[in-house]
Amino acid sequence: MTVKATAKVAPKNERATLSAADWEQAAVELIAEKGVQAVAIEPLARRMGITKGSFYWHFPNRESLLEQALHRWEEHDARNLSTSLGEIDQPRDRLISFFRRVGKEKLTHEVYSSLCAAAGHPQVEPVLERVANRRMAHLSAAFREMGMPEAQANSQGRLTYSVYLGFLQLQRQHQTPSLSSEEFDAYIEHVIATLIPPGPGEQ
Amino acid sequence: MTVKATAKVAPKNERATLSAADWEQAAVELIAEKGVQAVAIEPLARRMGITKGSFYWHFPNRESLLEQALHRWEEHDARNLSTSLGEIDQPRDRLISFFRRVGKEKLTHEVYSSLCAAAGHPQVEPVLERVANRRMAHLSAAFREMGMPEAQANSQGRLTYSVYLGFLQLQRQHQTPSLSSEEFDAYIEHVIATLIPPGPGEQ
DNA sequence: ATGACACCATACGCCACAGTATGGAAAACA
DNA sequence: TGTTTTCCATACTGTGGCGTATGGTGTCAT
Repeated sequence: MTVKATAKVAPKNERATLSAADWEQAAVELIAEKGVQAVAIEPLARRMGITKGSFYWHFPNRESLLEQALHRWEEHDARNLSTSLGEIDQPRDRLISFFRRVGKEKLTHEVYSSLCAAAGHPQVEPVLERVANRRMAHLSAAFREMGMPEAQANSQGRLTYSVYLGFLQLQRQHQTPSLSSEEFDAYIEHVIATLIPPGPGEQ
Repeated sequence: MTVKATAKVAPKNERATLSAADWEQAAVELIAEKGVQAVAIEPLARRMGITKGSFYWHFPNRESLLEQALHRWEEHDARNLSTSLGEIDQPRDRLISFFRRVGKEKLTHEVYSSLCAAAGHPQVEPVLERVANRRMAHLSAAFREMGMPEAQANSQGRLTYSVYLGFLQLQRQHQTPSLSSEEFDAYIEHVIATLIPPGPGEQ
């Protein structure tokens, strides 16, 4: 979020010069806004008020920028999964929190949504595969902890994640009730009631 | 599927010359294979063993081709919804058939999947919106017919369609068990059991 | 101060595709 | 048979992005 200075000199916080990390960060933001295919050197440079002379000093080519940017985002996302959700003890609360968090953490979800739209891209695909597997495994584990047999928990994890993916898709099409409206909340409640087994204290 | 002759002369079935419909059909197939962004005049012409001189005789520009191709596909899809699914009387069978049909009708699903990946494209978006609304309404209606109150049926329709969308996404990422394997069937069964209320003759 | 190095601007060549202009061949028509 | 119409090939311009080459400017160490 904040500007990362070039390390060597006194970090004056007024970036005298750009670093590779700045390009990667800008690329991630552009992915969130306009998708992977919009990550082009010259437009990105214009957007940053600079020329591509800078870019080709930091990176050999466009492919390399994408690689770095995607790697950076994937790490951030993996950390998120462990910290935000890993700390919740009750598996049921963990599952509920999974859906409730869709509204929050805007940037990460927007990036992921853009990546989904770019499945098939050779650099994106492996990232997508790893991320989806991590998250599905996380969900399946929670269902197992709630007492489901393994095979069923796996199917349920896949099913639950599919609901999330479908939601992202509908969001890309602007066909989702506005986040933080009562209709949205009602839908979330419905999803939770349908997919997450009731806890001990409920009917 | 078959070649549509140019109408005026005797339809010799050996297309002496190409029609606009041929270009639209080729565009649809290219969308299914490589996505919307791959629909470029010159590559498409090369693929058809012809030059773009032909294209610009039938169409004013690329935008127009996309418009026609998408319109053609959307009509086909709307017809499909009425005929294939509309004829089934029991709403429960209709819902089950919805999922079972994912394996069949390859081309249509591949096209739709590609369109989903191109949400945000100005020409694709309205198509996507109409198609999703039609299909979700279809699902919601079936749930209502099964006795659900309206609000719940709507949420359930949206939820069910999200599962379908999520499945398409996972398929794009090659993360779905191979269609027509026993693992796939088990998953489908799980989805049906979770989302579709049991019929009269079941526990 | 002076050289070295980090960072960026500018200008260039290349390629792919959009769209235009124009001519040509073959079929349809008169 | 001659003419018109239909359909396509070829050649051209224009645009936008990739990658390179090279020169310039500031900031460090010595």
